[in-house]
Amino acid sequence: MMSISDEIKQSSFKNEETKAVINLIFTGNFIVQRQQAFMKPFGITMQQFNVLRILEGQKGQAISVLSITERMLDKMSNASRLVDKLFAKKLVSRVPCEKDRRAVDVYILPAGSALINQIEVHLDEFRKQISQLGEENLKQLNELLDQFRASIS
Amino acid sequence: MMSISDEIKQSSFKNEETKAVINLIFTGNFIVQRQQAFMKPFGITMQQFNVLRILEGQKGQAISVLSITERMLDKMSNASRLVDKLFAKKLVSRVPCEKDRRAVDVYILPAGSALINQIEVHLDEFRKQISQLGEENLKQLNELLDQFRASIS
DNA sequence: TTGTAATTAATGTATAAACATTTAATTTTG
DNA sequence: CAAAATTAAATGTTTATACATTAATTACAA
Repeated sequence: MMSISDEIKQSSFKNEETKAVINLIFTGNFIVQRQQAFMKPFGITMQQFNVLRILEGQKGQAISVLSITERMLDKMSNASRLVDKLFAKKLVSRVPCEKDRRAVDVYILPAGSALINQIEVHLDEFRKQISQLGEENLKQLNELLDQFRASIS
Repeated sequence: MMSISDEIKQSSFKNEETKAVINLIFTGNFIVQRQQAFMKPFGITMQQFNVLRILEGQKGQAISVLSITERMLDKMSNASRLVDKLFAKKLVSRVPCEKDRRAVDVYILPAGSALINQIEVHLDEFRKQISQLGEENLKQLNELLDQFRASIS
């Protein structure tokens, strides 16, 4: 198995914390790259997919651009422009909110739902490969990640 | 504690694999953002810092741009341009390799070593916060991350 | 040897990210 | 109520990323 040491050709780490930090960044990049490559044939990026996923999760209900931002993995990216891209692809619709005219209600269109469902099928396969890690290990991993973030913030 | 569910306001996940994937990306972003912010006052980016760290690890020995790429966390970013930035800041020197004139030998300059050591001191503090997770947990986390990547590739 | 392939680094280019700023609307406060 | 502060979304701008392409050199094979 390729340990993080092999992956970046670094024989040793100062301590276990440093190793964990680097390992987390590396593994995060690893997944993002795999998923990016995976998404490409479908003509959307991971970020756009995530916005679509959030909208799909609303089950028809509208959601503002701000709320999308709050639910995004990467808070720094510009939800407004991502919605713009999806709008250009006719995957979502955008309607000014009546209650608060500063806000914009975003809905997923049938074409968007269709695309996301199509992608999800394949994505599940991709993720099943990961199942080899085993349910118990995955639970442990999730717990450690949550703890990890808690220990910093 | 903020679990991944709270962080991205998603009440449930389809399965533990999906949760792990999202949790890993989120935690990776989390660390990168913290470290970016941390680096800012020193006038270099994380990517540039990583290249410097690789050069410092060479202990005076030269290393080619290609070798730098191999050791980088994010293989996709352009080592050539990163070295360029560090060169402009007079932190590294660049000499055409004599044995292979396609290659370029990159060395770290004293100013570069000084900067990286200055940063490392502070970075250690940042990482000590993580120690709260505990040595055993960190080891377990590192092992799970290595296994995780292995299960995909 | 001599042409072909492969390798190394640099550069070109289109898109995206990371901010800051702006505009419009709403809320709060004096 | 009016002015100031806050909020939501869009836009501007600079830098970085993700690739593809190029240019120079080296390795290899007929």
